[in-house]
Amino acid sequence: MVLKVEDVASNFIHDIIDKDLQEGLAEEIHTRFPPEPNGYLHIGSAKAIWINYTIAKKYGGKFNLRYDDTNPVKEEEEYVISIEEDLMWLGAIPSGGIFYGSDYFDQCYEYAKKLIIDGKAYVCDLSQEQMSEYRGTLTEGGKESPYRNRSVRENLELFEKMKAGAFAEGECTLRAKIDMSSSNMNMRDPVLYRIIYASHHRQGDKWCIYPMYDFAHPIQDAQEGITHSLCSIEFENHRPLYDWVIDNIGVSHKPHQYEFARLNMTYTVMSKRYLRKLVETNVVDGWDDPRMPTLCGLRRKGYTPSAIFEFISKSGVSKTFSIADVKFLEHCLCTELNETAQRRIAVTQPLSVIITNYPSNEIEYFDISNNPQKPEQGKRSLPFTNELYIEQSDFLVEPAPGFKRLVLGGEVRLMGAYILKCNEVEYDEKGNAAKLLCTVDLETKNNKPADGRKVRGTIHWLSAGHTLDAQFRIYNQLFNKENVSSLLEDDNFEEFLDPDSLEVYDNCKMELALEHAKTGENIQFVRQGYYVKDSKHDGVFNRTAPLKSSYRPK
RNA sequence: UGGGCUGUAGCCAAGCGGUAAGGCACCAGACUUUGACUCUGGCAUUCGUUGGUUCGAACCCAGCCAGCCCAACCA
Repeated sequence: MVLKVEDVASNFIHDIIDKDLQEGLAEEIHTRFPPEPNGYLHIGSAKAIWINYTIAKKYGGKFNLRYDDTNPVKEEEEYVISIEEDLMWLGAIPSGGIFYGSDYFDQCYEYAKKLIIDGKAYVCDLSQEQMSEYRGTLTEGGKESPYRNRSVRENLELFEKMKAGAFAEGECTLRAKIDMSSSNMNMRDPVLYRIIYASHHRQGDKWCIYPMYDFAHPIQDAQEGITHSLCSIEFENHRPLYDWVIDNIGVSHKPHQYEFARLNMTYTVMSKRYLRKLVETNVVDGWDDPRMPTLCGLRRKGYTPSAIFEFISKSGVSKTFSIADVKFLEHCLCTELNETAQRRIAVTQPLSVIITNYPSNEIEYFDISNNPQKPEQGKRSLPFTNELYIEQSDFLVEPAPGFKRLVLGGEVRLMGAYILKCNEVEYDEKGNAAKLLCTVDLETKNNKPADGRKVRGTIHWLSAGHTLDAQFRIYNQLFNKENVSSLLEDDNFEEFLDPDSLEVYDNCKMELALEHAKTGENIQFVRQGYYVKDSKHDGVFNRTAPLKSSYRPK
């Protein structure tokens, strides 16, 4: 079980439910996650999933997955499949079942007819432009449609014809008769049904009229016995319409809508529309690019469901607009992986070391802990020879103040092995250190020096003859602007794209044990970060997160 | 400019009339064969603001200010 419901802190929605339970307004709690299959799920979706799932779990109720598929031109089967995959990966099993909003099209249609009969809905012939004019503005009420007072009989006939395909797209709509002077734009005779000649991914060509979200959603909730219909805050203005539909279609079970603030993260775009654009313009490698905030992207990057939920849980649920720090997500991940990830050694940018006082034909093995804090995770043996690789960044000819690693004439601990001293440097034609000639203090094999001298640095190493080649991919934020969610209206968020969001290192060396690395298995490359084997390309390892470092070179 | 919602530290966020939880970040130290982890200490005399009510206000009232959402036949 990935979700630890016991640990879930209460929030304002829990308070509402407690009260409803106490006052007998609800008996069994029933929630739902209603994604539109028009894109891949992202970490913001995970927040909605988490809220709904944990509520059902906490109150012993049920949790539905329901595809909100009322607009055939935007929705695709591919997304339906991915949504279920992601939900299963998260471990948020829909205990109440999996449903499709489109399965209620017949009921929606019947309810629409009931509204017409009750004189609460009418067929309107206004064009889109006209309707917009008639709607009025934020500060002025609208005008009533000239078609508002058609007879029930005429409306019924017209609606029937709409359904039968007698009209072209846009020729007419079915509208609720509410209040054109309402200060809430949503109540100014909202459209209930529109004509769309498009095949539906489940209904095929059965329909050419499709219900709008505002009409379909409360019906779906009522059908499924949802008690608390939770959505994000931009739907707050829609609640009066939600209630209007519930009150006027005549259902005994009356679900209620509550709103919470959606998840925003620093340096991250969350809108599906923009994520799709990133995919379509090839800024990223697909929906599952590890830089994407999509669940499949996070998965490919090495994130775990538990870390994602930990982050969401600890971030809290409120109605306040907020932007969570991606660093906090990373912190939740690292806290978990520090416990679970086995340690391995890899050298990202190799620098050759020849140990001049170690026999060239000798090989010995050092047992290295798989996790020093978790001895139960065991050890593995690493071969040691006179030719090693160390990290280029672990050697400096002209060390900055505070540099604790290897310098010419200095000593450093080879992790789990000897103390190494650098005696001579060979340079390449560009003047960079290419090879170090070193000696090893054979007395310090896993021991402190007998003379008590202090060697402060510890570096990782690999025997040059015993490595695997790999490519490391290091992912940084896609955007270099902290608050990208605020400029969603500009179409040109491209100018904030960080050109260095992907760093590729070829020629990386890893210890032999990585031959058996599995996709999804988190490992820590010691002193560097957490990595996973890429699920798409062989020999590629993705950095999930770097290790923190208090070293600040001047 | 109409309506709705929101304002507690750099970032999240508890708090629900009795005197500002917690986490992240940050700073200072300890420990360290991962500059990781861990540990210790520091970090809001004040809750957007101004008044009012009260023995007592972040909590109640009024005004003001700021931010977000709404004028798709999208969700």
